[in-house]
Amino acid sequence: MPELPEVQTIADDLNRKVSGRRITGFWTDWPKVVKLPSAKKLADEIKGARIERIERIGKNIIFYLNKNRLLLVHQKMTGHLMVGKWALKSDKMESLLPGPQKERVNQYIHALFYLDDGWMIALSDMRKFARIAFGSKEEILSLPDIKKLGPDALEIAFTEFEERILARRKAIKLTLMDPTVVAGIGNIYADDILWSARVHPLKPANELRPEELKEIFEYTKKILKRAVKLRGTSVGDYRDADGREGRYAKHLLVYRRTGSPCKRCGAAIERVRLGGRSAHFCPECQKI
DNA sequence: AAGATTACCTGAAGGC
DNA sequence: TGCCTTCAGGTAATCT
Repeated sequence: MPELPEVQTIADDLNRKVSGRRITGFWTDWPKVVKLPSAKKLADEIKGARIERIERIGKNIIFYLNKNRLLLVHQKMTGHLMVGKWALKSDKMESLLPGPQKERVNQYIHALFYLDDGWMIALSDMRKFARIAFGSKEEILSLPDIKKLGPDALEIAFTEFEERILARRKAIKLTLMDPTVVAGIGNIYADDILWSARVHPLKPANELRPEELKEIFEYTKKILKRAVKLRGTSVGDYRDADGREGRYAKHLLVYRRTGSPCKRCGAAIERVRLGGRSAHFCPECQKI
C-alpha cells in the first residue's frame, strides 16, 4: 500500500501516539504474518516490552523496544497500521470507536498489539502480504530486507544516486523502484517523478543523459518531500494511523490518469505494463 | 549475475 | 445474476 511518504506519515503518527507505552499482548489469526521468530514466540516474548520510539527504514516501520529489541513491520501493498480500540467478537473484529477506520478495514485486521493504556496497534491487510519480525537489534538489522536496502531516497546524495542508477541496464522506472538501488520509491511516485523529469519510463537506466539524471534526482526529492507534507497519497483505501486520507492524491501528475490530457501539453496519457505494474506517461513529453 | 517473470493473497470493477 | 479477466500502493523467490 504505502510508499515512503505514507510510511513516514504512519511512523511519525505512531511515534507520537505510542512511544512510552508497554506492549501487554499480541493476537493474530494469520500466524504466517510473523516471519521471525514465530507468532507464538513473539506473543510470549514481546509481553512487557516498552516502546521507546518508532522510525522508518525504507518502507519498513521499526519499533525500538527496550532491552535492545526491535519490532519490524512491512505493510507491503495493502497493510495499514492503526492505533485504536477493537474487540474480538467470536472470530470477527468489532470497532469500539466510530470513525473512518471502522467496518470494512476491521474485517482485515490480522494482528493486534495490546498496549498498557487499553489502546491497541492493529495491522489490517486485505491481501496478507504484510510481514512482522521481532528480535534483537542485531538480528533485525541484519535481515536481508534491511541489509540489502539501498540509500534512502530522501537522504541519498547526487553522486551516489548517479553511480547506482547508471550501473543498471534495465528500465529507469524499474531501477527507481528497486529497493536495493534506492529505498522508498514506489509505483505512484516513480510515475510522477519521471513525468516531471520528462523521461520515458522504459528508457534504460544506463542510457540517461546527465541532465536527465539530474532532473530525476531533483524531482525525487521535491515530490517525496511534498508528499510527506501532504501526509501521502490516498488511492483507494489508504489511511494514516488515525484513519485520515493523504492529500497528495489531489496533486497526482500522471499516476492513474490514462486517457486524460497531459498537464503540460494536453496529449492523452498512456499506460504500459512494466514488470507486472502499470507505468503512466505522456507520449509527447516523455520520449525514449 | 543481471534481468525478467512469477509468487504471495484477496478483493473490486468492468465486459459479456 | 454470474462468470471471466484485469488490476491494485511491494518485494522475494525463481527462472533464464
